[in-house]
Amino acid sequence: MKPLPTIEDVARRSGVSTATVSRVLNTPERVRAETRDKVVAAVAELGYTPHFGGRALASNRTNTFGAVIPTMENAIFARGLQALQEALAEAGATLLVATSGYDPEKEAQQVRALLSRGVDGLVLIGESHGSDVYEMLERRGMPFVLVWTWRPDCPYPCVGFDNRASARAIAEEVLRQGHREIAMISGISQGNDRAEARILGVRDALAVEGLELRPERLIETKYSLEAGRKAAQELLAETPRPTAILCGNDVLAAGALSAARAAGLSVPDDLSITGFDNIDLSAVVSPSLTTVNVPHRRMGNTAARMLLSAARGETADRCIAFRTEIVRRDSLGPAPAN
Amino acid sequence: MKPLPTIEDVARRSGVSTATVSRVLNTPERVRAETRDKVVAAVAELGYTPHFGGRALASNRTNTFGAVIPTMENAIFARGLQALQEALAEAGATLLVATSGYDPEKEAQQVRALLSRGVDGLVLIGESHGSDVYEMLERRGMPFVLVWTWRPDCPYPCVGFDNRASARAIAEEVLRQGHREIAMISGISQGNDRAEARILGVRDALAVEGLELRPERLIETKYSLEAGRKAAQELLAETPRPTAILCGNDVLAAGALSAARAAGLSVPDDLSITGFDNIDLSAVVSPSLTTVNVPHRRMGNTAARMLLSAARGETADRCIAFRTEIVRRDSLGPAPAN
DNA sequence: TTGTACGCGTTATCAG
DNA sequence: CTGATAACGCGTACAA
Repeated sequence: MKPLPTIEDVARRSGVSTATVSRVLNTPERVRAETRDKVVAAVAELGYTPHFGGRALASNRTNTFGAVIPTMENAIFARGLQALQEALAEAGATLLVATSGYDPEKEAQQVRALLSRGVDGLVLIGESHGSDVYEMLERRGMPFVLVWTWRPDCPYPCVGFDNRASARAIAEEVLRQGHREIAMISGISQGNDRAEARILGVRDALAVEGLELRPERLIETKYSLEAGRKAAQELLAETPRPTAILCGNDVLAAGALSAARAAGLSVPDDLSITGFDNIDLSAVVSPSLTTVNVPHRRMGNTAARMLLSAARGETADRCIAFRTEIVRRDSLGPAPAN
Repeated sequence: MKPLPTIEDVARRSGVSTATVSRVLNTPERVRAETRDKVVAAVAELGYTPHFGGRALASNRTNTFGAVIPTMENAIFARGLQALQEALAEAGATLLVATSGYDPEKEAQQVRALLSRGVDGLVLIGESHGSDVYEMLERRGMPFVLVWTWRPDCPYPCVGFDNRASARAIAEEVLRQGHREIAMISGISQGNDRAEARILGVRDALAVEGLELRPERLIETKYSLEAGRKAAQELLAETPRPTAILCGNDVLAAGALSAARAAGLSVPDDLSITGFDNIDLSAVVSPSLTTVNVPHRRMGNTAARMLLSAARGETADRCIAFRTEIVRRDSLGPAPAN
């Protein structure tokens, strides 16, 4: 394990002081061009890279941001995260991604880990987090932004969309098609405000028609294709059979689609299915999914901007809402005559 | 931005020296239980977390490992990465994930960034990396392991499977079904040894039958559903039309499936399609994909083990190959009688 | 078992 | 524009 070259090695080799090397690296404009060139050359020759720990210690900044997401195993957060990462990279910053597995305790642990790594700011998914998490963040004035969520009066900086209103919108669309026997497959709502809001949105829409989402018509399950398939299987076994299944996300909807196929039902003739999130998958399954498009990349970009400016000390604790829209494809049709 | 509590704060509050606090944190067994309790209490009360930079600086270890993957935007690496992360977490270590976007230059950059962060080891995908990357790693004796790849005589520690042999196996299966008009949709092989090996494997199988993969029958494209769809569309426009399309991964295959549907072709009656990787998606598209199962999670776990032991100084520079198997589902059928 | 004191690599302050 | 030098927070010989 050879020792890495240090700033001192560079200084020696270029015949200047370590202070000057540091300046060349951080504020090149404050160094005479001639000196700068010598240093740059030495850096290149030695393959020198500043030691991250040393830098963090001395400057108390890391130019690093953290994100804690529930899981990498489904594609839901991938696009937004990628955008976040790209936007940060463009500003020369790095993104550290950690996962919580939808477990609040593990999330707190990951937040703590990121803080001890000296991140300059944090992205969290959604609004429901342990009070210890909020406490940690506020106690030390750590910039953070909640993404994937937005609601009127959200007390924290957030960038997202109104999950409840969006779910309501797609439910209304389903009702407009004449469906009255409606079921829903949702993610586990406990500790997941997005899932919860989507359920509430569906209930809102049903209530207007004097309908309700009966307990046996609502299955909460983990977000996976297989779970979606199983849940739909259960729902389809009941009588009367639902004519439409609203899903809390596209992954669940794709699973439901496969259950419908297995049950010999035609979608959308016998059964309508809707998704949520508009991930790539939703366009390519058969039939293609009617779903809610959410602005993945814009959320990521905006979160990056907010974080960067907050880290610079510019206080811009705003909440930003993006609009969603319904993507009409083939999995939603009129309720069967019957 | 409140200052974080330091080890000194903890020491003061518990009436011991900083050295003792450090010992409580790192080698608790060397501290009297009574003293230990006082310190632990103080740590809890202050919400103290060791400063990462300081620790890295003093100990020259970070208990952190890095992985550079091409992209998070498709699900291919998600499962393996998750397993890697979990296995490392179990050992108290952290995983840093960076993406290269299939760009060698960006990859080198990310490796450099991870090194300067003081990672104790590195995971890279595949075998083809810039010589600068290998040089950096070897110059400083940094433990690393290549995953997702394996071949006889691989000169570096790796854990994966034989992409070429696996591709050959599924191609043989296709030939066994009587197909002779065979096309392939591959990822970009330039700088991607897995993609390249899979092409070679297919060629191997065809050669045995005296067939070859003609240039117009091989499309290399980026890994996305949309790209797969487009490529298949092109291939299907030619005459004679291929009766089987082998895809370099499941995402491409799912895209191809959707193109076939759009063209009014029945799979597998008119056209057979095969995938590679056996990601969740492959079981849920319609028809379900015949594909090659690769041991995502076992690769992740094993890579973690190798890295951890290498970081402990135990030199175990071995290559490990897992077996793959063909998953027979519905997208592959006999060649049409014609 | 515990405390003292030094060094890790970098940045920032202050002179020059 | 540049150089000395004092932090920064922690681990660890060494001494007690």
